[in-house]
Amino acid sequence: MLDLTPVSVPKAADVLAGILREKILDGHLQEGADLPNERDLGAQSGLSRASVREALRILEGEGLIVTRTGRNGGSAVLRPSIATIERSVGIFIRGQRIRLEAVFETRLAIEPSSARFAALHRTQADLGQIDLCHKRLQLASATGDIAAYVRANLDWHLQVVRASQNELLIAFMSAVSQSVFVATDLDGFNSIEVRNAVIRAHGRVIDAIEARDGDAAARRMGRHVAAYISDVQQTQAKFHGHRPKEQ
Amino acid sequence: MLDLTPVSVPKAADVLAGILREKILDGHLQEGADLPNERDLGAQSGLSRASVREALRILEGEGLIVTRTGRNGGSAVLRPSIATIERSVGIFIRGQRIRLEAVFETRLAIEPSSARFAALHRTQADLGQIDLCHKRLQLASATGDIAAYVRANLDWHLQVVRASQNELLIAFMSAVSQSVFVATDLDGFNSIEVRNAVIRAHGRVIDAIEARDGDAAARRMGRHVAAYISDVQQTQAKFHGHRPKEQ
DNA sequence: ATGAATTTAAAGGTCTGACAATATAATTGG
DNA sequence: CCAATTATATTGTCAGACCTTTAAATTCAT
Repeated sequence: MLDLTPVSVPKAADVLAGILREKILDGHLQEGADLPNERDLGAQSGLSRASVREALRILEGEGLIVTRTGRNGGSAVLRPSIATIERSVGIFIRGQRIRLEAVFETRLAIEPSSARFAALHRTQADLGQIDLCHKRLQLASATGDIAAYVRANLDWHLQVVRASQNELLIAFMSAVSQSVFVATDLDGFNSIEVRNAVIRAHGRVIDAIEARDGDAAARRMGRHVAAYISDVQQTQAKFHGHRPKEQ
Repeated sequence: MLDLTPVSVPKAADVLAGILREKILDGHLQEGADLPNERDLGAQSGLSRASVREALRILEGEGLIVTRTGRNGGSAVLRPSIATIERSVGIFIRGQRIRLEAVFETRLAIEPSSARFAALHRTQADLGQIDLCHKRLQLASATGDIAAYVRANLDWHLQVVRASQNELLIAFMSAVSQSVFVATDLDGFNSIEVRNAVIRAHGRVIDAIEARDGDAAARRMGRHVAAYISDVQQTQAKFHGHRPKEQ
């Protein structure tokens, strides 16, 4: 008896995609490098153009290549970007019906730490960007432009995480932000009192980041996000009856 | 003058994939539901089988369907799983050459908060699972089976996050763990002293989670992860000279 | 010469039709 | 009734053709 385990028969496109993926991730193919055209890839790999195209489509989905049409078109190597993570996390959140509360809890995990690292690692330019968002927020609040206010608010939080210089935290925060954006444009929320409180809290966080005081930045950001979440949930409860836990 | 912006010409497969994706994410297609076979999809959409297949391949890459061959084969709807996030995050980390330090910082953000939520939301079964990993860790440490020890260590951390009941935190932690696993099987690290300290720290976190003491759980997990990171970096410095910041 | 219009060519995008491989369902035979 | 066999539904793969898009090469008027 040979005692074989079931042999899996990978598809041609998967195999080719795997080979190319490794070449890209190992650095054998630099960013911007052009892959051979589809017909040549087929000839080199011994596969049909259809299979080659499937392989390229897989890599495109993984954010590892871009494909342009036309003369001098073809596929070029790309550095996988945050957008890939945003997409998969977005699909995960929608598909699994992740509770809004879980998203908030995740922000509560990410943002205070990010504020700490921002305080420790920030550059002067980061500080400028954060301040820019802060000023946009103040202006939008003063003029009562709620859409711009929500946008500026989100941008400020993202900018703080960017200042942490941690690409993974930035990616996670970006991915999570997409989902939060929709949920926080509630009527009744974002009253003038809430807006002023938010602006004051942001100011305190900015001070700590500027002073490179990591502990204070984390503490203040933690309080701010927690307060924000409890505000959102209270507003939701008011509008939807007593279901602060449901999405 | 018409003042047109450049019109984008989406590809047939992208359009079809988008339509099907929305049907799935909106819940019009329940999990497990079978899609029509490729020829029927082609007939219904007016596209060729090649284009239909590209669309299906896109959805498969997004973890939204599985496709099986053979009679009664075809594509069935799938709930997007953590695996999709793990893959995209893994590609991001490798492709962007994310510093190991950034990965550690991310754990430092996620794990204390997760321990807090674990303390607040854990079930009895969660506690049992965590304890199981703890016992595996002790056994592996006692017998000196470093590979099993590293595995049990990772599982313990994952299990704590699972007890938080927060699917997003679980997904992020799983994704990050994959990358950490490789890095922590260093020679010289995981000495008997380090192992005993780890076990003691885990015990203290378990006590806090069992007592539903969120603050203590977060604080102790934070200290543990920070100590762990500094240990890894010291070991790395010893082996690679003074480059505690490089991957 | 030079700059705009035109032509050409190179690449991906799409379609058609066929056949191979595979896994299940249906049939048959003991 | 169960096991072996056969049939069939479905995806996997291929080959070749044609369409579309884009940029390079050419032409032509100034």
